[in-house]
Amino acid sequence: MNQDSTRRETGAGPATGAKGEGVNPLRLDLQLCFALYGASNRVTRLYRSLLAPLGLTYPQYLVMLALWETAPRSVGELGQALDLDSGTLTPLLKRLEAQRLVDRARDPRDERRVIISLTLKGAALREKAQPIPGEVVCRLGGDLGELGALREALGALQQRLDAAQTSDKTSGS
Amino acid sequence: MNQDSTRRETGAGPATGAKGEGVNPLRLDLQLCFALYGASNRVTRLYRSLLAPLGLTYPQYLVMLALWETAPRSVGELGQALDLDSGTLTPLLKRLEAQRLVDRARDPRDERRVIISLTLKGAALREKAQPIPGEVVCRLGGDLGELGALREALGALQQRLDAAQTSDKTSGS
DNA sequence: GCAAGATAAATTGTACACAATTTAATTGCT
DNA sequence: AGCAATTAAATTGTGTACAATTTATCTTGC
Repeated sequence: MNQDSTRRETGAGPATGAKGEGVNPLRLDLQLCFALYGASNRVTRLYRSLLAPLGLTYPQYLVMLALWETAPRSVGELGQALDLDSGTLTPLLKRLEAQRLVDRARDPRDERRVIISLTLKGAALREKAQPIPGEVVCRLGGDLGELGALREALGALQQRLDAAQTSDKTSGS
Repeated sequence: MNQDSTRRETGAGPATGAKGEGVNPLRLDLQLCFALYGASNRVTRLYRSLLAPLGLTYPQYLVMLALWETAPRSVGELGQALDLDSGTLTPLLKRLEAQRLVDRARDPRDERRVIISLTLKGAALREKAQPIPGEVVCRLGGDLGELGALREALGALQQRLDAAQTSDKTSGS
């Protein structure tokens, strides 16, 4: 009857099998990084509908948040704040400029640098963005303490991820 | 001397200012979702160097992990397992096929479906991937309990994100 | 049996991410 | 001053993500 025995449980026998509950680091990691990946994709998806009325994507919204806190800023400073490089930021900022939300101009003191500043329209958009964070927290539900704890844990993890990355480059064979 | 007073603290005064510690949901959310975004990007970056010897990207590695657990599977089943749609999976799977790690074939029972199966090479790659999760956990350091708790919290958050998303579509004005 | 609707992938178009390279400007060093 | 090394953005090329549409197949109601 089970003609569909073609579908194999491809190995993983000893790892998955008999009460592999305990603490199997191999599977644990998979799940942590995968959970991170999935949660991040979901966040982007959730914001998509909230940000559509503002004409922003989630990364664009993050850039605007950074600028609403401090502007003007150079591309490099923005990149440091958001952990993104110029390859990501340059085209993103050009799209914000095309929407007349920001201005891009060479720093007269150092022509290598490009200074990003808010236009009046960009500064004004802040009002329309105001209700969004509350809306997200509301939709997520749950108590704030839990969300705060999660944020803390993620911050600690980020530091470890950064360390893991640099030790990689430093100790080149 | 401070001629650079051009740089404004763009509003946010009361929010950022005097011991805004308490519990300001607006800023909290920003930081949680942003932390998620940053952590996910960092994970992808960390895996990049680890996976380069295998010729895989992180999403490709996730697909292979799913297949190493259960194969063959349809594109739709993979999408459900990884929370990705055919627009993302189809080109990714074609690249894996080009590397001769998987085979793609129409399901003879239902010609709409495409069945992804592992080639011998694809199944064999599992051995080379074996040490990777341990390496990641090792580099992250910290105790396993902490990482496990974080994974748990992320799982709960994902459910809330899914709920927030569906309630969005359901209750269209 | 067959047309209408439902499903599964593929395709199209837009927007990230990021490594690697290129271009332009500044710093250091002599 | 003059030139090598450094730095800041931009560019190039690859690979996701995902909404919206299209194509092909399947399922139903009649």
